[in-house]
Order: sequence, then C-alpha cells, then structure tokens
Amino acid sequence: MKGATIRDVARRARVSHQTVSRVINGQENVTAETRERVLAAVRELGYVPSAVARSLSSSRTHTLGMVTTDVSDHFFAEAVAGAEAEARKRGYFLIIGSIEEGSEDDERTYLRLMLERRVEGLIVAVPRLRLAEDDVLADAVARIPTVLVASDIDLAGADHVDIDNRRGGHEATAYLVAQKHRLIATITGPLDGPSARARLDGYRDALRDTGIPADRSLVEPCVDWGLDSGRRAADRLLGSAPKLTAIFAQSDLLALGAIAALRARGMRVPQDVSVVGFDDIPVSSVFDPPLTTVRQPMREVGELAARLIGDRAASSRKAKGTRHTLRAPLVIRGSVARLDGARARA
Amino acid sequence: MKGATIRDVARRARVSHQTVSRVINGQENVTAETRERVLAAVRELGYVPSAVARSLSSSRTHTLGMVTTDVSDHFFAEAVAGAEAEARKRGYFLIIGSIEEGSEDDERTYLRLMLERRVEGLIVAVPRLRLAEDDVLADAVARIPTVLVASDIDLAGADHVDIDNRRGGHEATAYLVAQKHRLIATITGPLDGPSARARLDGYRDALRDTGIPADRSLVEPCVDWGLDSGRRAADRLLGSAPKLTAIFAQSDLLALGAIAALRARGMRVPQDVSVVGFDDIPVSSVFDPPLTTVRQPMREVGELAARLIGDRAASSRKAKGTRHTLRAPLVIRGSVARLDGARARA
DNA sequence: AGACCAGATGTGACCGGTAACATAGCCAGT
DNA sequence: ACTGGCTATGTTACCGGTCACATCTGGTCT
Repeated sequence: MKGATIRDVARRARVSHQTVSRVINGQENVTAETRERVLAAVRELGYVPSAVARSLSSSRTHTLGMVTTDVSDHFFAEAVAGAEAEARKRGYFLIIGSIEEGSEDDERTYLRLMLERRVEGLIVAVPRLRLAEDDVLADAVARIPTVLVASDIDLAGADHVDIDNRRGGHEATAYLVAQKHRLIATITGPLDGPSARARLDGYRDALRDTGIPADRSLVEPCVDWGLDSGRRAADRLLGSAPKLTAIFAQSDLLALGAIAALRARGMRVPQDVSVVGFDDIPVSSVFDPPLTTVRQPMREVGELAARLIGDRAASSRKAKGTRHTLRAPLVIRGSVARLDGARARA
Repeated sequence: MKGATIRDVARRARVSHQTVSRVINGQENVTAETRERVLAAVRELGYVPSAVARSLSSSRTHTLGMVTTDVSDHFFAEAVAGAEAEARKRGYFLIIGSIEEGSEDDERTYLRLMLERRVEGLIVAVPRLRLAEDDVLADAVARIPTVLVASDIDLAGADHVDIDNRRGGHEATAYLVAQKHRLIATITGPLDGPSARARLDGYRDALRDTGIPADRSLVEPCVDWGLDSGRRAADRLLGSAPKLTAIFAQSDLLALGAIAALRARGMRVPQDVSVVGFDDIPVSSVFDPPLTTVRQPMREVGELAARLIGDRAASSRKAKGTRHTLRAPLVIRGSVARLDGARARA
C-alpha cells in the first residue's frame, strides 16, 4: 500500500523507468500508445512522483524559505502572503519559520534548517535581527540569494527591501502642514530602531521645509508601538504642549491610543485635534473617524522580495546586493481637519 | 565552491562517510578524537548536511503542508501561526499554500504538489472547499494524516477541527438575554455556509431556552460577512423592528457595520442598542466602545490541527477520523448595556 | 539493397544521505 | 593462549528520481 515508484510503473507498463520519466515530464518523443500505457499504469498504481528524489538528482528544490517575526502579526502575514503568491507564480513553494517572541536562538536554527533543506532563496523579515555579523546569516548570504526585509542591518551581498519610512513621515507631516496646522506633535516608536528614527527624520524634514521651528517638547518617544504607549504619550504631550492642534503618530496603534486619551479629556478628533497614523492596519479604515494614515505596502514588500530572489536565481549571477525602497503612500481619510483662521493659533 | 558532501568531509577527516554520518547525528560510539577530526573537517569545508538526501533515504520529510484560503486574512494567519508553532515544537516544518480568491483549481494543485513533496500531514483550512468528493483530497486522506479545519464537508478518515459555532451563538444570545434584552435581532452571515447556520441555531436555542418567541423579522441574513453588509442589514432591521434593543451580529465586521448604521441614525451603542459580535478581530478590543464578542480561537485551532497530525503520525495507526470542536468563548467588553426597567420594553 | 538518420526506448551511473551488515581491534574470562 | 564479545569503523546496497549515452527501430535516399 505504500507509494509506487517510477520503476513499479515502468514494470507495469512494460517500459523502462526512463520512459515513464519522459511521460510524466511531458517530453515529446514518446509514442502516443506508449504514453497511454504509462498513464494507465500511473493511474492504476496511484503513482505520485517524489519531489524529494527529483530534488536530489536535479539539485533543484523549488523552495524558498521565509523567516519572520510572527505570522500572526498582520504585517508579516501580509508580507508572507505576498511572497507566497509571487513565489508560487514562479513555481516555488514557501516554507515558513515564524519566530516566537521569547525564544533566543530561533533565527539561527531556522536559517540552519532552511539551508539544510536547500532552499533556493531566503527571505528574512525580522526587524530586530540579532545576528548581524552572524556566521549563519553570512553563510546563507554566501550560498543563496537572500533578501532582508525591513531590516536594521546592512549585509553585503544581500538584497534589501524596505519601506521608505522617511518619506512616509514627511508626507504625513507635510499633509498636516498643508491643512494649516503649525503646532504638530509626533509620537514616535522606539528610537533605537531605524524605522522610528527615519519617520522622525521625515517629520523634521517636513517642518523644516516650511520653516516651522523644531520644538523638542512636541516629540514624544515611546518604548513600543502599542495602544497604551500612545495613550500615555498623548497625555504627556497635552501636559507639555496643550495648544497642539495635530499629532503624527508613528503607528496606527499609537494613533488610536492617542485618540482615546484625547477623548478621555473631552477633545474631539478631528475637530479639536487632528491625528495621522502610520501602517494602515485593517482597523484604521473602520475606525471612527476613519484614520488618515500612511500605508505600509507589506504585501508588495513580500512580492518584491520573492521576485528579487527569482530574478537572481534565474540570472544566477553573483550581483552585489541591491536596495529597494517602497513608497508608503498617505491614505487620506477622516481624522484630519483643516485648520481655519478661527483656531489657527488656538 | 558548491556544497561539500558527506564523502568530502569523510575524505578530509580520513574516515568513512558512515563515521561522518554518525558524528553529525550525534551517535555515541565514536572516539572523541575521531569526532573532533570530523567536526574540524565539517567546519573547514562549511559542510551542511542535505535534508533532501536524508529524506530520500530515510523516507521522512519532517514536513507538514497547510493549505489555507488566504494567509493575509487575520484568521487564517492565526491558524497558520498556531500550526507552525506546534509543528516546529514537534520537529516539523510547515509549507504553506495560500489560495487566491479567483483562481479555480488551486486547491487541487496545492494538494498535489504537497503530496509530491511527501508531506507527512496535511492541514486543509479552506472553508468553502470545492473538492468534497474529489479524488485528490480523498487520495491525500488515504495516504497521510489529514485535518480539515472549519470545513463544510465531512470526509471519512480525516480529522476535523472546528469552532463550536452553535454554542458561540448561544452564549452571545444568552448573554443578551441575561442583560434583560428581549427584542434581540441577529445579523447572520451567508446561510448557505455551515457556520452561519450553526450560529443562527445557537441564537434560536438561546431564545427558546428563555421562552422568547421566534420572530422572523428579527433575523437578517447577509450575503457576506463584511462591514457594508452589516450596515445595510442594520438599516433593514431598524425598518422592520424599530423597537429592538440588541443585535447579535455573526461577525465583528457585521457588528461594526451595524454600529455605524445605528450611529448614523443618532442611536448610541450600547445605551440605545447593544451589540455583540463574533470573531474577536484585533479591531474589536480597540473599538469605541470595545466590542463584546465571541472569540474564535484560531491559533488554538491551528495548534490542535498540527498536534493531531503529530499524534497520528506517532501512533501510525489508521484510526478513523475524529472530530474536535473548540469552544468559542464570549468576551465581555463594552458594547452591551443592561436593560433596566425604564427601557425594558422600549 | 545497403547505408544513414531520426525518433523511440533502454541502460547504468549518480545525486547525498541512511541502514544493515562486515570487519578489525581490544579486553576479559578460563 | 584461545576465544567470546564489545566497541570503533568500514563496506555496500538502497532510497527514487534524472542524466548522458547506448541501442534498436523503421523509413528514406541513392
């Protein structure tokens, strides 16, 4: 009852195993009659060719590996979906490794295991990569096409795909400026990470563009990107700069938390304070008011990553690492109000 | 520069390839000195054992396949994350196939490809499975442990994991009843699917329990689970039953849509109308008011699916299919108000 | 009719591991 | 000193495909 092999089929069809191989691979030079006989044998035996054996002899696995922080996080899920779709389009399968928060050396283990499986490409979407100079990752890069997604490290030889955080921060802030806001605060993510810094840079760029002086009391950093941090940050901001008319929060959750804090003080959004987020998580379009935010195109990120690997595999050249930055466009919805003269200076 | 093999290592360490095999598999009967020599050779050559070759000869792939509707959907992402975590714990890798909405025969293709890859188990999380009696799926079930997740079909030999939709619907409704509501409407998903029907059954059960007469005008079916459907359904309900005090929506998006419609008519939630959802999508806890809803434990579903496969593989018995139903607990938050005497009969 | 050629089919090695068994070296028991 | 038995190591086949090449047809050309 266990699997029939190509030779079993051959015996049954009274041909050589090679002929069977030709038939199942759709090669031309096989008589129609022989082909029919082989196919019949395949059907009767329930033969399913072994990709394992095929891989061993052809040394092609048609497999891509993807290591992410956590698939259940919306962002990474999107990236995985994108990568999977693109991979599939090119005839690859995706094996995934989702790293749990606590565990220490998971990335190494995964990388290692994927190397053992002879994946033909590697997508590493782990923002806080703990293995910068690490042997395992360097090893992977040396062996197979590797793409680092939204990574804080820069690895020679690997391709990099990232969001244009700086530009995103700029667009968000510039939009607030265009709506006549002048006292624009920002709630940032952890500033030891590159994306938070880049978004902050974008914010500053936009203000500088318009000649609005920088004001340190308008910048409120948080230790994480979560709702509660946003709430507390907004509270602090309202203490230090009660006249602010707009907030650019570096994540949608921070924005939502801030809105909650504003409302708790009886302020309305956007009538009293305008808020812009960053991410465009699914909530944001449903929220009341619908959140104006900067959309992170994670699906496209995943697609691009897979595409880069495919291209590299196809051309098989050892090109040096490229860097791709995807624009994160501003999605205008309902959480920003235009400031008219009456309230222009609060 | 291409991969060193076990024999390359053997040559370098001046031992047989079998000894190398022993070393890399951590077997005991190898002299410390020999082991050292082998490990040195491994290091020098950058040898990484091939899981492909290993699989071929040992006929174990340590791989599970999972086919889902769409990984970027929060639910399936959760299920994937759960399955992945559990699989990994047991030494398996997960290869995923995410089916795009449009394409026709994807499930078959994926199933086929996974069979070719000799996955040792299969998790099929495709609610509207188009291949009930299908040869490919039946084939898979006959060959390897297969778990159908939240599936509308019932396949002999396969294990089934599902949410207890009926009980969930019951809990939601019973809670509204306990809060003194009597005119309780429900907005259902597509009634040609099993989960919508089961939730509706639960709703009816709860009403019957309390002796509240069934009222057809309080049941409003939708063609999908989306926000807009919820909005329209609430509008229709308010037309036909303006005195209702509570709505049990069969999905959180339906609930959110309904809330939007209620607010558009100047009604407050929960003061004027209470709303219970179903799903517990991430938005719901953040929403204003935080949505009381029935949580679907998709992560646990994924874990259980992987565990079932693991167990089955371990015991290697051809047990007949089991059926597991996970409780979907009610999460009480802020979208339901207790109806006091004043408004008890509106 | 004989040589040649192209297409159909077969043969054997090989991919890189594992498994089963063979062999060699050493020590203890009698 | 001989032998059984244990441990360390080697030998060979095998997993199920693909690849390169050999062989066998039958038809065509001269």
